[in-house]
Amino acid sequence: MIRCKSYELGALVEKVLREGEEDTRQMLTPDAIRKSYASSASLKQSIMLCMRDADQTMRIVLELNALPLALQISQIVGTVMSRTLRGGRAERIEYLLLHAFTNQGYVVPDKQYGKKKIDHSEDQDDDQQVSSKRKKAAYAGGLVLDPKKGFYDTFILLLDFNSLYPSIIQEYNICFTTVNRKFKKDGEGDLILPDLPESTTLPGILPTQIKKLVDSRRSVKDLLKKDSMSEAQRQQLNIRQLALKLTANSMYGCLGFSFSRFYAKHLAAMVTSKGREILLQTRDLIQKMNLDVIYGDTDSVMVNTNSHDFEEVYRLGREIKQTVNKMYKLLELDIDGVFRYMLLLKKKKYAAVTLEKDKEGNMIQKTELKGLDIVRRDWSNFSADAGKAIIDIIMTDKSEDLRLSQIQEHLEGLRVALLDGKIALKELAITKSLTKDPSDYPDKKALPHVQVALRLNSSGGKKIKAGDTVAYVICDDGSGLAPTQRAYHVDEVKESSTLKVDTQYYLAQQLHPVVSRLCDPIDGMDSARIAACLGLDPSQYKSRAPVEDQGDAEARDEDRFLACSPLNLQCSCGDPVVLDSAFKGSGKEIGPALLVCPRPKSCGGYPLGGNGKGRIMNQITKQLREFIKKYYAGWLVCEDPGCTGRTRQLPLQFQRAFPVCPTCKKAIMYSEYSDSQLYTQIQFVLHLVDIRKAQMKLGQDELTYVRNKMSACHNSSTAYDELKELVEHRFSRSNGYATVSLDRIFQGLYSAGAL
DNA sequence: ATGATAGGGCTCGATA
DNA sequence: TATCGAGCCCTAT
Repeated sequence: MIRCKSYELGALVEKVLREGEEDTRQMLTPDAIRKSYASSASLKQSIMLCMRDADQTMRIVLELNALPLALQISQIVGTVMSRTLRGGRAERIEYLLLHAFTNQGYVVPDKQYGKKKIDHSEDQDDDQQVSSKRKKAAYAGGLVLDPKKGFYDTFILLLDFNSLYPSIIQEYNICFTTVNRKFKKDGEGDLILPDLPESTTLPGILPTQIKKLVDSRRSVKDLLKKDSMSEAQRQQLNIRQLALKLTANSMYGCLGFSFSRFYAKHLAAMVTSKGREILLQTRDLIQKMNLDVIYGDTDSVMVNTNSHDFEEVYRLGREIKQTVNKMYKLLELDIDGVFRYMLLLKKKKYAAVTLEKDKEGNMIQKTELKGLDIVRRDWSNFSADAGKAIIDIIMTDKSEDLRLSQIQEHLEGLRVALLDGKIALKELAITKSLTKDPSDYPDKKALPHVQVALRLNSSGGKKIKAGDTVAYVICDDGSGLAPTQRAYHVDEVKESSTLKVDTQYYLAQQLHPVVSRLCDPIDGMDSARIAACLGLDPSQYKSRAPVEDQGDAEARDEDRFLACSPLNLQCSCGDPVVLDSAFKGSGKEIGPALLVCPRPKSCGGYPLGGNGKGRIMNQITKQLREFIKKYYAGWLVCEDPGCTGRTRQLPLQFQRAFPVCPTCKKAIMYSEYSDSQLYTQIQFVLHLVDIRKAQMKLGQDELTYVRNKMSACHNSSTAYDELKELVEHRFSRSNGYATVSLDRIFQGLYSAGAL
């Protein structure tokens, strides 16, 4: 119901009831209770504390409206309130579906009790890993577009789909009753999704239930718009509308939940796959309007409008909205906001200043922070506040120089404050939660929060367990150990006279990385300069992290791919096509190779023409498999060109890490088709189909011709994107396998003395 | 016990 | 000594 740094009662009281306790909350520890029996005064004190806790607990529950919400949810899904409060979300959806299916006369799946692993022979799940590590994802989820990183001071438009996943389930009628449950894997073990139901199929149970929830919510919201209502009624309805939304939104998650009674991986995978498709399609549509999509995550896109006119930006937004929404019956893209400034750092990491008009027409600015270190509780408040201040300096129209000097000044100020001991201990605390009981961690030594928890459990009265949070400070304890070995609980530091805050750590490990990530796109504020402001040795930070220098990578492509094989494809007329570059033709005739007829005398078609997408995908898949197969055939050839030695049997004689040729018995042998050859080959194929990347190397005129060709061919950019996705997917696999190359095996055997 | 996956960033130890 | 993967935590959607 709420998000907190810590869920101890004291923290909740502060956060929910807003009753500050000047951070000296008296705690009722087991130890204290025992001792308090010594006198009536202290016993009374314990009783008062106990009553205080009970009272606060109840007031928090009241303040959060937890009970009315649980009541509404129970009514909606048809279960009892005690279960709603106690059980998880999966159980609520389970009851909703049980009611829906039995009403229609269906037989529902049996409930599985106990944790006994049921035999999944017919369910094609991979083995549920017993090991403690986090489960690997069972199917692909939402798509995150590559961000165009940087600082933007032009208006950015944020659009997103209203409750995407529930809408997809309705739009495509995805249900247990409408989609074939049998699904296969291809040769590589990837899921092949079953087909979508025909458009004539009657709506299934799942879409119908979601529609009911969405419709009820709409009518509740309509009711809320009317004025004739008491505050109490209004609140009641608001809670009901929230419960309806929560229920609709959690249906997708329960489809993918492996212990759910209604587990349906194929449906969950289908929903996310449609989601990815929709996001790509939306991006393409907007790009075709000649607009710049700078980022997008799962159900949203951000567009750089290059404008400073609020009304114009909204007009543009409505235009985009209209264009996109034409594509769907139900799905709805909406304007979610306008950014005045934006600092886009990474996927899921950005800061923005939003611009909004209030009822009186005044512009209101708000800062929004997503994913940055600043919003995470595993960074100290000290670094978070520093980061916030830096963002406030960056996100303005100040001149570059002013920005730089203000940042510098601020950092120097922080450094002085820290060294002078002006920063409160609380500000330096790093908070982490325990996912296991502290003693259950395999390598406790490496994890500071675990060490602190263990020490407190063994000495102090506390019993820290799984789910609890630990706040610690890195101290200088004179031990000279690694910083992770010098973590102490805030209370330990307070009581000790020898423990001192490790200011170097806070400068170098807490301030520097946070600030330098934020300043990355700002010219003139590099890592070394920030280090200098903080009094650290700038030379340590000189070399910036290997920046992906696109220019360089592109320039090398040509030579790199010299030895690669082209792809053999078929045109829509059936003629063979040799694909060896991303574009065909020159000047006015230039176009994406798959959109141009290869023959001097045009056959009138082109490779991706007609239903070419499927054919091309198959052909590419087939050839990629050939390359991979060639690699795994594992032929060894003799290094000496004069010798005919060629074998698949690993010779037993070695010279250093290489086998000696059994034919000439002199030269060594190497792989006929090495892992790096395979790697380059697949990169080449990727290069052929990654039309967006290829376009970046074109001149302005050529780019225009290519763009025209693409928009003339229906759906061609989507087709290209799918091809790219296909190859990338294959790429990541073969790359993973190739990690264990034959050469490495030789070397391993050799160094183990086996040869 | 029991909503999902995607992604960044830190630490440590194994490996080249 | 640099690089990579595993484990951990927390966040975005």
